[in-house]
Amino acid sequence: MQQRSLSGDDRLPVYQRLADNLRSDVVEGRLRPGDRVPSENSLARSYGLAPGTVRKALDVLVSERLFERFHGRGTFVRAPSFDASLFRFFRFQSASGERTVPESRILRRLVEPLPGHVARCLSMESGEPGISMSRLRLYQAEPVLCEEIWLPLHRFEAFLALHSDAIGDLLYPVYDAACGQLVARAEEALTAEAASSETARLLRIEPGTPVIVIDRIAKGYDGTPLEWRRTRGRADQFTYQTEIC
Amino acid sequence: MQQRSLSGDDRLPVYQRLADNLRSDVVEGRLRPGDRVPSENSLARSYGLAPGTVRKALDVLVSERLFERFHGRGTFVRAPSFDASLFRFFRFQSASGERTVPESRILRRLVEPLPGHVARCLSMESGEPGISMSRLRLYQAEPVLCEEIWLPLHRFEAFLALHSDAIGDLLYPVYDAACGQLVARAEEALTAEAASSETARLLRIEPGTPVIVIDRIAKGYDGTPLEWRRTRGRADQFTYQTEIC
DNA sequence: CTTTTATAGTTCTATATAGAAGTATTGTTC
DNA sequence: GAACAATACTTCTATATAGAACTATAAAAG
Repeated sequence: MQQRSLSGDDRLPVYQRLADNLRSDVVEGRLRPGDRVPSENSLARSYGLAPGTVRKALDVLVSERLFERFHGRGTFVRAPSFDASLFRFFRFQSASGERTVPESRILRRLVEPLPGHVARCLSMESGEPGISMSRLRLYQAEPVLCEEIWLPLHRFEAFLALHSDAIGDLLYPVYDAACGQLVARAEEALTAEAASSETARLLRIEPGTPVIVIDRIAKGYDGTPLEWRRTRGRADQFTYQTEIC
Repeated sequence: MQQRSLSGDDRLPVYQRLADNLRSDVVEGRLRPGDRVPSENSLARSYGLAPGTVRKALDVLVSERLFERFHGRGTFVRAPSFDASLFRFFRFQSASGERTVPESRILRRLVEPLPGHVARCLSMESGEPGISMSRLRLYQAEPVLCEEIWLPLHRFEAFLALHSDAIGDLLYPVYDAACGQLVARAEEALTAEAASSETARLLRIEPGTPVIVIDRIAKGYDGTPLEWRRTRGRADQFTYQTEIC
């Protein structure tokens, strides 16, 4: 067990500096989702700190939802899991009521210059090359969501080469496996609009019907924007629930 | 300083039981929003506990957003403040850009039997008497939101007697002052629909235009549903932003 | 009266220690 | 091999203590 020292501004509290150190272990890939974090006692020994101080640092990271603790088992880097989150808010009630796995179908995948509003969200310049995709998501063979997706080409070249069959219903695991791009969190903005003729055709509804529009920017652990995505679905099947106080 | 003992299931950890005790102090009105909570040291003395244990109990309540701590000043019962929350999500950009206080105008206030779907949300029976209100919210003299509001009559009789001038732009402070009803938190459900002719007239938009619909059930500290509210606003001025991970 | 200083209160940080409670593995017994 | 027991590890709870950092009030100085 090697003696380690804390980096960072030494005017900050020790537990904060330790939390920062462990956070950068994740950001810089020394700790990956699913990995086990060294135990509280071993961290205390290797940094020369009291166990209570180490525990407080872990408290910070647990409350950030970066780590996850299990009594008696250990502390682990949490794997973010929000790809299915949309389906929590759109209720696709089947007649029988059983739940089936939502299917994804990529309609289009090609290289195009990034439009201005997408480029801005991805911290890139308008016109730089990007991967443009259209995707349809189906629930029990019914189209329920349609998506436009943009990726920065320079990070996702390997994604272009993939055969369609190699791309499953969830994209983020593919981003990781094929391109080494880990999505850590995302910012979403929700609004509604009248369905365009294009959207109406895809979702099989009347043009002008209200649709929910969700813009998402997915980011890596270091905050780099990785993917821009716009999802549209029928408003009459959507409710977003939240508690405020 | 009197010696107090913890109530509740003694198989639970001490800090949890203390947190439960303090929480019921709020629920049962012995501590009100804005009140100062006894200091950590005095709680430790009066319950005969170690300071660290007391602090851990307060940590629980702070993370529940029930308490608020201020370094050097004390710990206080947090006053929930979500009445202005809607205006964070609807952007009413003025030409000049300055912010003015949104105005409220009550169009209608009378006693009516509760409709079924409202009664269910208020834990009451369909047909029981309620106070029904229509309210219009204006931003710089422009109508931007329209609301239907239902209150259980038996809790809000004093509200009926109020003169219109005595009701300000925010309702919850009035509920507290006139009826002794404290709103602690609320559940909201968001969706979108096409504007009805009635809604269109109030918001001065075309019928069929997408509008955002937000249903809110406001609850007291003990969980009793106090108010049902449905708010509608133009979808093209609405964005709800959130971070997921 | 205004400014400065002291003081007493508050939360916050950090240490040290001990044992309870839960989990997984290893060894033992049948 | 299957069931049980011992073990070594993990997080979790609780205590005790000391001082830092911050805030508000009271006292003193100008």
